[in-house]
Amino acid sequence: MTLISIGRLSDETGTKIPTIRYYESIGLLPEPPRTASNRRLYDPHAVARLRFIRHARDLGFEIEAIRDFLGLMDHPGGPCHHAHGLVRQHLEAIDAKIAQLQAMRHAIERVSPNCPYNRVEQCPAIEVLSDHALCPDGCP
Amino acid sequence: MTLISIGRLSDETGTKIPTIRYYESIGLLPEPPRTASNRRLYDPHAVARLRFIRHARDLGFEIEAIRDFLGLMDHPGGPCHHAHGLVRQHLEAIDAKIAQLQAMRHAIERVSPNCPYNRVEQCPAIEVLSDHALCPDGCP
DNA sequence: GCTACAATCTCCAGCGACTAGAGGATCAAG
DNA sequence: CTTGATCCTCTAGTCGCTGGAGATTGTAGC
Ligand SMILES: [Zn+2]
Ligand SMILES: [Zn+2]
Ligand SMILES: [Zn+2]
Ligand SMILES: [Zn+2]
Repeated sequence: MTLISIGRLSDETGTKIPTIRYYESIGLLPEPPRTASNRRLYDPHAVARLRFIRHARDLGFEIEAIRDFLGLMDHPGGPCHHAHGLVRQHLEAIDAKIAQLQAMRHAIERVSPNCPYNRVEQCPAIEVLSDHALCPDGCP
Repeated sequence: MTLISIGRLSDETGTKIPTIRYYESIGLLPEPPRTASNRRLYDPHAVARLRFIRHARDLGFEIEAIRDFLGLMDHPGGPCHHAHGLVRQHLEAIDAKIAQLQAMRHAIERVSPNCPYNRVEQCPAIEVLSDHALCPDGCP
């Protein structure tokens, strides 16, 4: 029964106020009741929902995936294999991104750290950026 | 002396035409000369410049960093330590991102792959997203 | 020359996921 | 009663493109 203001919700979940209103505008958070003077009032259920959203976002899930999760959670008795699918998909996306970053790392690392010229002309750091042929295998 | 059209430039660099015009609009590519009927004409210098931009973007450099690189390259006789600084900075950013993704990976991996309930209620995949306390150390 | 059709032009709008600001109303404390 | 914090709505900006509308121009076949 303890209803809180948007500022309080912001503090409790570490979510900026405009972001909360944004989530409401895209339908991730339901429109909350208002005071007589039109201010939003949130109940503990909304707090939990927003905490879920923020944590999933922090873990890199996209809004649409979160929308799916929330849809599932609205039917607690239903099956959960779709949730597992979403998680697995996301893990695969993360792995792909890590692999790509590591390939980029290797390509850039190739930039000779000891540059013998100290001039833009012939600087290996710039050359390796200019010429894809100098890149190692994994370069995107 | 071989001047090419924007479509040709697009093909040779693997850059979409709107992207080329976009780069021009933000000043990454200079305004090229035009035909009598107002079509852009590019020389080999522009091709090289665009190739550089694309490769650096593929390696994850931001537009502003690329703008810096290009500024340096316009003075080939100048010193290059700023270029090395940009590269080092970018490497550090990549490392940070990799570390964060791996932390996320671990947090999500914690999601028990064998779910004994098969119902949204009590599904560990959803629980671990709901409750940050279930996360391992590195979770963002 | 005429007719297709491809390529190009400019301008504008949209993506994802917020973030920031203007300008106004309302609340709580002194 | 006044001050300052909080809230409201609405609009526009971020980044790096991407796509479309509608107009014009270039090219090829007949
Ligand atoms: Zn150097
Ligand atoms: Zn490369
Ligand atoms: Zn499950
Ligand atoms: Zn966590």
